[in-house]
Amino acid sequence: MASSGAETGRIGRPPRLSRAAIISAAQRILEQDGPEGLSMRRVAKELSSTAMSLYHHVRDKDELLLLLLEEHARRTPRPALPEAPRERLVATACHLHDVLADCPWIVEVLTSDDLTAVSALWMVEGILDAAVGCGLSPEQAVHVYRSIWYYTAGEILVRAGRNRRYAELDRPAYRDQALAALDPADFPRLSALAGQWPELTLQDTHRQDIQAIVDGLLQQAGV
Amino acid sequence: MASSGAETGRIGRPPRLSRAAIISAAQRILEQDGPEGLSMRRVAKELSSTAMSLYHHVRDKDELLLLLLEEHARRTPRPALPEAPRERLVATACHLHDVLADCPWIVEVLTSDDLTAVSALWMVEGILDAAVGCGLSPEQAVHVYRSIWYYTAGEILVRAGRNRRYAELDRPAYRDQALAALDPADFPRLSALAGQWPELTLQDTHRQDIQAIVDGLLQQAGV
DNA sequence: ACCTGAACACCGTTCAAGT
DNA sequence: ACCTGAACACCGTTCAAGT
Repeated sequence: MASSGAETGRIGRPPRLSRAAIISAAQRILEQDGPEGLSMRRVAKELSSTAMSLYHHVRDKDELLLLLLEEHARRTPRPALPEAPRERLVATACHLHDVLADCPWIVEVLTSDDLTAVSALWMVEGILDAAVGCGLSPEQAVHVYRSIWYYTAGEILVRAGRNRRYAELDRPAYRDQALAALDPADFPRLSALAGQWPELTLQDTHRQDIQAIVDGLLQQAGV
Repeated sequence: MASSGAETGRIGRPPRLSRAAIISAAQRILEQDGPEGLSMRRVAKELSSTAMSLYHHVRDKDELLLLLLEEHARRTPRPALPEAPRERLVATACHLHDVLADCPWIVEVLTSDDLTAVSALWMVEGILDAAVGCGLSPEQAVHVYRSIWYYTAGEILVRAGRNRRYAELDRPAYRDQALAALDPADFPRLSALAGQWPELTLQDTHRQDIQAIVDGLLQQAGV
């Protein structure tokens, strides 16, 4: 047969770039330089191309980030989940957390739309279904999902911010200054904890927290 | 007496800019153009000055944002709080949420450090104290505070993102496309809810959610 | 001490032109 | 159809020079 362009029935110059190539270039950059390093210009350079050529394959940077999340979710294996709806609800929510916590670059996408990536939607479906399985109405189930989502997004975003800050060693932390200057008479609890604060805030309690949210909301709903 | 420069015992050119002037210029910009409009260059222009002159009064943009939060928290009146520790815990956490929700520009600060602004720390102290009043150890109290903080930060950040997105009317929402294309056989819950999704996610349930977190965590702690 | 202009090292995106 | 260079309209921040 003829060239690949003819095969697909298209005319004109055959593409040198592709969505797949762009995504894997972006992944390479994320691995090497982290999320701060990811720019359209940088991706183009990685492909020995120009920033503008990318716009023929992705609508904008947001779409590129969404595609990256899509890939990440697709690659992450689905865990075995418990049968009982209440345990399944918590387990799915924890898995959702873990999938996202695994890629700190996701931070920018988290607040844009609530988890649009199609390959991640089975988790949303799973949480809703388990919540209904617990005896909630569909509307109540959405409420539970949304609360879990807010907590999860916050946990990951705040943690990522904390890590970014610790990475910049040169800048003296505002918080340490502020906590040290506090009058123990006005802030007895904070002052007593000042020393342990960093280690206490680094602890990962997301499983317990999600359990607490689920327990609390199910109790409110009276099921 | 002599000039204000001599009065303060300093020498050299008297300052034309000041922290206070910079802060109020920034507030004006936030009111008019929102958080996207706030840049060092824009603040300088508002003061008929150059971006660089600002750096004599604030260390960097982060410090400026912190000063803005400080001001906002100072201006917000402290509410009357219930005596009973459990109710006080929830009420203080809700107030914390409301203070921050009141200024969407805060978003950028939220993830940097956990609420360093001194004039906002009484809320952290209040939450810790109420948690201890419920019978928790100081360490457990920090856990409760941190969980509330994650939820609150997430709620505000995701909401702010949603509003930003709705403001850009021209861009077709990826989510609506994605939800519409779902196979109802694979995603029965999501498909059934697709139509109501926007209105359901706009509901504000933060009071119930915070109550649920508190209830759930206190129950876990066995108090 | 305080302010300035110019420069550095970036962004995402649009547009008209090339092949 | 696909890719390009140049340009637009921005960023935060540093640095050497001015008053």
